[in-house]
Amino acid sequence: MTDVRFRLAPSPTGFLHLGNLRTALFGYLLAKSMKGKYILRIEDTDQKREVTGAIDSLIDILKWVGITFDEGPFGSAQGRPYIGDYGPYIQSQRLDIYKKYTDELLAKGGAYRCFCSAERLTKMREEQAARHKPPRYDRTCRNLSREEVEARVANNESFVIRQSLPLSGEIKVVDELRGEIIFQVADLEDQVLIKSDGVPTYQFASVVDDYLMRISHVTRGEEWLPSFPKNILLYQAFGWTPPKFIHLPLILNKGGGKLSKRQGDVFVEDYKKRGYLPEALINFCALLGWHPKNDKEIFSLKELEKEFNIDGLGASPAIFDQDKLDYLNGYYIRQMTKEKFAELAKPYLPTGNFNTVLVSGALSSTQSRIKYFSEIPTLIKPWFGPEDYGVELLIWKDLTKEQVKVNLLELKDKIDNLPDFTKIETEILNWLKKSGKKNGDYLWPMRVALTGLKDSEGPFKMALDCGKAETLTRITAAINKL
RNA sequence: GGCCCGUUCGUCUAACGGCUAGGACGCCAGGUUCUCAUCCUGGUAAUAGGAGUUCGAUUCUCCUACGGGCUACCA
Repeated sequence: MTDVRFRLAPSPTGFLHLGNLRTALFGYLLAKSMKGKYILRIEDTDQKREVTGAIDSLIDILKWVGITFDEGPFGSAQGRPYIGDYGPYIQSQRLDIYKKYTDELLAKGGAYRCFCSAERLTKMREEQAARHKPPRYDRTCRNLSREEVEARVANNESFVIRQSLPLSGEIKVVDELRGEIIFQVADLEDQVLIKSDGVPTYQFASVVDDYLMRISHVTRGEEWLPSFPKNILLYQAFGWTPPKFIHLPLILNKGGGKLSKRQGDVFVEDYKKRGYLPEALINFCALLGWHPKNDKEIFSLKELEKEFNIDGLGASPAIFDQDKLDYLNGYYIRQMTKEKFAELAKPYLPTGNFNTVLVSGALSSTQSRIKYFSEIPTLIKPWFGPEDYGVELLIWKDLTKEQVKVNLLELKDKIDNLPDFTKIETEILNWLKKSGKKNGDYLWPMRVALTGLKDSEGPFKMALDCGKAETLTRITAAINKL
């Protein structure tokens, strides 16, 4: 029985994308639910696209959402320390390892040196396209004699190393979600394994590393399905048993098509900044392509670790639904304790010395109204003073201006003479009831006077938060408008 | 163009070949001391099309359509 080992292999080309988060999460959950290990490996074989600081931000954001690794690099110290027996876990630190396996393949005849220039290749592809042929390397260098190869290497000619694929036949591969898929080998290209600068391509490095790191299950995005047969052929060339492959369906934009920056926020960092909770992000991603045995929809990471299973995975792509994410985030916000909410809301509060009663009053009211934290600043504004409003807003249904004025004057007098201001709600309600007045005739103008808004928190809560003096001030201001 | 994958309410999805096709988000309506939000109740809405296999197809097979991915010395 081989050990269960999953891996996440991101390339440090920027922030973590929502799609990558989903891939990261599924690998993690599958590993946990199968009591296996989860390994982080950084695939930085494309130095041109590498973004400085990306490794750090990747590690940080993964930690923030709660995804942890049993092996892999950690921290941001010089040289990148790591945990695990199969390191280093950063591919740029494994170049000598790849060299060894390239030599082995070359010796076995599973690969060959290709001296074709970039110019020749583009020209070749243009011609193929013009003749409506699929663009494919024409294998010019595949049959070079050993003498010629040696001479050109000795002559310092630049070359890449390509995989020698069989020329015909079919290759059957098995994806755990889709079953057997058959490809014609003739449709495949002798892909580049080692670039001219000696750095391996993803296709080579990931196969070698998955083998060396004893990965038992590869989870990756569906966009890798076309190169799947080439990967298997590489395993075969080395004589290695391939791991199981699980190609996760893609996450699509609203309009369909791969999730992209142009359509709005796609990075986990963006959502973090806007005040989304890791719990909500995790719960949301888990439901994108996975379904539990029952109809439960709210899951914590811990619960997912237990209940996640490969049987619940689907193979069809999912469109990213902002509404559902918002719902989930709002749900988690409402579930949390007042204390936790206040703590998390801090960064969104105005700085300076504010009346703490006012602030906590404002917060207690926003908790049931926001979907994400960055909504807080605009929502709490009424507590610090009513919004500018037109007189018409004070008028409830078919009351006249004069009636509203009279009502507010009565209300003001009543509030001013309240024996106990903290009992304002029951006192006013009783008074309205006893004197046969309609609630709306008084409460609507009162609330508008306090908030300046059409839609807002109720009048009594506002009055209590503001205090007696401020309440009377705001009502007086409203009366003066009428 | 070629190759590959996919297709159940608008969206995420459920349904060992057998039920009025279920749940959630959204939307709509009603209720909860004025509005909004929360909360509760109810409603709306789907098997892409066509053949075939079968007593019976959402489910299996084929074709078509549509959607998506890949087609680099990028991952």
